[in-house]
Amino acid sequence: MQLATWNINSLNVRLPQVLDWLAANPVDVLALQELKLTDDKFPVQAFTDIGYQAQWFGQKTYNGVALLSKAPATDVVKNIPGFEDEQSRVLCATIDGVRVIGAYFPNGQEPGSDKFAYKMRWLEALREWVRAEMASHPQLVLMGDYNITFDDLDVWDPEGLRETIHCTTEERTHLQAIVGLGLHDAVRLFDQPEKNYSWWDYRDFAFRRNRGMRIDHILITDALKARALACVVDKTPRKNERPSDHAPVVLTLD
DNA sequence: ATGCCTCAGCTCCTGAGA
Repeated sequence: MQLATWNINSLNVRLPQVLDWLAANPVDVLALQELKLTDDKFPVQAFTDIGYQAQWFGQKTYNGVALLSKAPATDVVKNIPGFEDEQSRVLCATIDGVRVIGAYFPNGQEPGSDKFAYKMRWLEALREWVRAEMASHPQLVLMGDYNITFDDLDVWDPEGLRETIHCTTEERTHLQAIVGLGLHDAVRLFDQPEKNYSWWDYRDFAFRRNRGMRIDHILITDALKARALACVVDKTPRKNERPSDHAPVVLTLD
């Protein structure tokens, strides 16, 4: 079984690339973030045509998440139960016996801003909900665009970017608290290339210079760690014409 | 360097992303 996450920065623009990528990488589950379209505009037929079922939770202009899967998705949850939120950021379902949570974590913009405070509230609510989900679903994966780096290894310029957004102690403490529920950073379970990032700024030839950050993550429970065979960042789509600024991350289970 | 791209939209600029 393979599961993947990819922030595609507009499904309208990137649909052909998603279809191409699925043709080359026929994963069992693909979580998408930043659809940037309303539910009525979701191209369900395009996915049905290539053998994928879809769950989606869109929003005008910003955010929006989807779960594509070969097998049916059941017990679907949208956003964090009990957490009032105008923004479409979370989609959860059970697929092939695995509880899958796809999430687009808030960006946070800048420490001290209202958006940063929202990010902190959102992280706390997510953690408590994931704790409850883990209690009833030993096989659980939490994957998506976290908008947080774990540590300096995830950052191309750790000194220059110290305590800036995605790299603050406060964000990393929240991320560690989520890990502390009993989850594992799947990428770090396996040998990786040096400077292994999942996002590169569109500006200043950042991808070519590999000036990036690893902010897209797949966290898995003990039961899934026992099944994990590989976890890689696929930089191939970042080389496309008009790419997303993010690359997919792919987890292989037995 | 409040810069550099890219995308959506009350679209020929602005807000937001990261």
